[in-house]
Amino acid sequence: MRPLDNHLCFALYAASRAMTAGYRGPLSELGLTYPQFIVMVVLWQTDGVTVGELGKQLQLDSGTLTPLLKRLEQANLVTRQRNADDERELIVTLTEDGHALRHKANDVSEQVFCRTGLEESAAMQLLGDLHDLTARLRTNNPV
Amino acid sequence: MRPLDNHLCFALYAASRAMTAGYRGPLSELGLTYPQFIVMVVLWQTDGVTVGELGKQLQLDSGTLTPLLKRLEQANLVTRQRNADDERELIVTLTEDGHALRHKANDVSEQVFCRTGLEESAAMQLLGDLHDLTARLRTNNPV
DNA sequence: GTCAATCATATTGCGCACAATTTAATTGTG
DNA sequence: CACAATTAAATTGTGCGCAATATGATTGAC
Repeated sequence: MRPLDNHLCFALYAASRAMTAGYRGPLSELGLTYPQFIVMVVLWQTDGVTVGELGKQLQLDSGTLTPLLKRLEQANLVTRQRNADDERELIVTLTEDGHALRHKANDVSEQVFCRTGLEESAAMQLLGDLHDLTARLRTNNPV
Repeated sequence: MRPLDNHLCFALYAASRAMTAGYRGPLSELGLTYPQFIVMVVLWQTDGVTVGELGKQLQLDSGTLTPLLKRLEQANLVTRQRNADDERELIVTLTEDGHALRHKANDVSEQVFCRTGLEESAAMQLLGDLHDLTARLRTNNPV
């Protein structure tokens, strides 16, 4: 058995948590958790999406998203309404407050990115490697 | 605001969850969750450590470790006993069953690594990059 | 030696993740 | 139209992560 430091899984797990921890302080000033933040990122990119579409992009299921979205609704950042054409679907839409948070959140992203000390090119390389890895793990993992 | 795909934080978050998902099936046959597995990796490496030492290596606090270790104890994989020289400390020690699990777990690691489709050299490169990133995030994150 | 400060772990509470199940709406087939 | 199959979200239950606090043991200053 390899030592802990040689486990790629742990390197990912540790890096992901360290990154989330980096976002925690700045995001708390916006009243957001990290998972709430990435939901907002999707909405800033494509407003008015269904829970299913959010889940597809974030790889999160309704068990995670439903309560999270209810909290965003409570915070008056999104509205949740059924699609009139298909009452099974729930459409999530940004409120005015939700839109307004975009610029502050962008500052947070830049701020945390600076803390990584990465060059833009190194970050892009790492980003690509991680996307490839994620894709391969998903295809090769029997569900 | 960058799209979701340009966020390094999300690439890490997605990759880490995909990796954990890759371990889920094989580990469930050993009766372990992923966090329980990494605790066991530390113990296979250094048996008889305190909760504090585990927490230092894994960057997890007692709020996470205490219940997790109680479950490992329930599963008869570890014992938990106070240090007689300092009753504040709790020493976690592998049981016979805990030791015995090591080989099966090693197979799981190899199996999941194969699914990444990575060359050994590429994996080492990525491992190093992730360690660096984690270190930088930790130093630059005011706690 | 006493007692305040420190330290290690445990507890509590909240918000994810995810599996499994449920509920309700829609679709497809006869 | 009827109704079984499918689909989208919601619900339930378990196990993390982590902040905040509590408990109990040890240390240090006097």
